[in-house]
Amino acid sequence: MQDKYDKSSVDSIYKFAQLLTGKSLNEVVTLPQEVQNLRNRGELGGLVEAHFFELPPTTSNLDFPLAGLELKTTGLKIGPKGTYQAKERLVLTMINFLKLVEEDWENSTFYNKCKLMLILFYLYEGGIPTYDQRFVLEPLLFKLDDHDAEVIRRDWEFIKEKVVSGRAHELSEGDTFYLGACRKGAGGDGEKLRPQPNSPLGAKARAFSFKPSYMNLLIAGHASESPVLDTITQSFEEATYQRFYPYLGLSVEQISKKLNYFKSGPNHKGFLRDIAVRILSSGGSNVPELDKAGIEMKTIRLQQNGSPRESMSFPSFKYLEIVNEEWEDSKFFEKLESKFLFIVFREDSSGVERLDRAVYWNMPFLDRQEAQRVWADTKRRVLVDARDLPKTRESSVAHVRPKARDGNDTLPTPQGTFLVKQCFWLNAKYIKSVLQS
DNA sequence: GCATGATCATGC
DNA sequence: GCATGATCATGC
Repeated sequence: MQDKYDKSSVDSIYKFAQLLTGKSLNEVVTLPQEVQNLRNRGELGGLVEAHFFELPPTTSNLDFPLAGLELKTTGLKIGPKGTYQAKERLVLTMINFLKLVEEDWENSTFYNKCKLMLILFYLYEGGIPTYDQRFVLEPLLFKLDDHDAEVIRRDWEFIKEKVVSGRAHELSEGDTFYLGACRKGAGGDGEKLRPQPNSPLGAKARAFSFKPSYMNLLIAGHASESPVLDTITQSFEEATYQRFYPYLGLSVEQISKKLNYFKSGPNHKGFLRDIAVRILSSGGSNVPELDKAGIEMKTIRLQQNGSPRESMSFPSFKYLEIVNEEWEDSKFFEKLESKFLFIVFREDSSGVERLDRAVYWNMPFLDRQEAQRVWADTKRRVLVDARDLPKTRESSVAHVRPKARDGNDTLPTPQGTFLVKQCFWLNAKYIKSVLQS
């Protein structure tokens, strides 16, 4: 009995847990009759603890106190792309609002419970008993400090601060990125609310949990090694979001440090774009996968009021060429037909710029028609006077404005003069409306 | 705060 | 050397 594995050794526990891989609990151990009579009742996690690891029933302490290890069992499902996904969030530990506000990260209930976990993944199948569900992946030894501890800690601090400010009843899973404060408990009218500090209002019971999206990240990383955009097993969107996810909410400075890539100087205008490129791939000036797919990546910097700092520029046009071009042969047309990947940075209330989101976007047809109108107007006016082209106020979507290396970077006009190069821009206000819808 | 004009760093 | 994406700078 005692020599099956060593309860004080993480390594021994891990190796023992591997015996489950590819099998169901029922195939590995002989379950007592009363468990089999339970049919599909009974939590698989509890059954594994009791009948595989043969642990005594635990309270709130660790499952393997001598090894400092917590055991978690969680379900997988098959996603639309045929890959494993989390069946649900992984609930970690209840939140005691009164205690939380007294804690620091290092000595917190959460950190000490979750800093080292052995996670077992089984494939959930409806209609069969839990003990017949198969463990389809190797066990995952999860070390918090190696796994996104920065983000998780920040989430934890955010939740704590909300409770400190007497707003435990306002907690929401959307507050945070990886670690959520999920609802836990009966719900309904009869639910007993929990006391919180700094407010007379009771708050619904909540638990710390890894959100499903974070579980999917863990699973994807664990199930297969996917260094670059894995477009075979994931959609483009999924692959992109997965790449950006670890950086969401971080300040530009934090991301810069994390990537070990720094602004070359005060005039490094492409810095945020270069950062985004490095998040998506590991080097170079562009992302081959995006180029291949014809995806136009653009960085957008939002101010505190939600307005972009700048309009969005496109390649410059030649005065002598545009006058002979058709809309559908123009570069601007081609650009506006493509799919965009917006990398959005946003200034928070303290003036710190943070990565806000990465979103795909296509320009709606009506807006492309308006852009076409601006383009056609430009073509017409270049012939009349290339110095007088459509301005911001003339369209809700686009305008024309200089874009050159300096004042000497000019091109000939139909008037026989030389004029600084110009290009089409999407209005900052238009971009704002796009991001708000 | 915004429109407009004027560059700047990068990578090929 | 140049195209490109992005930002800086100025004036109202």
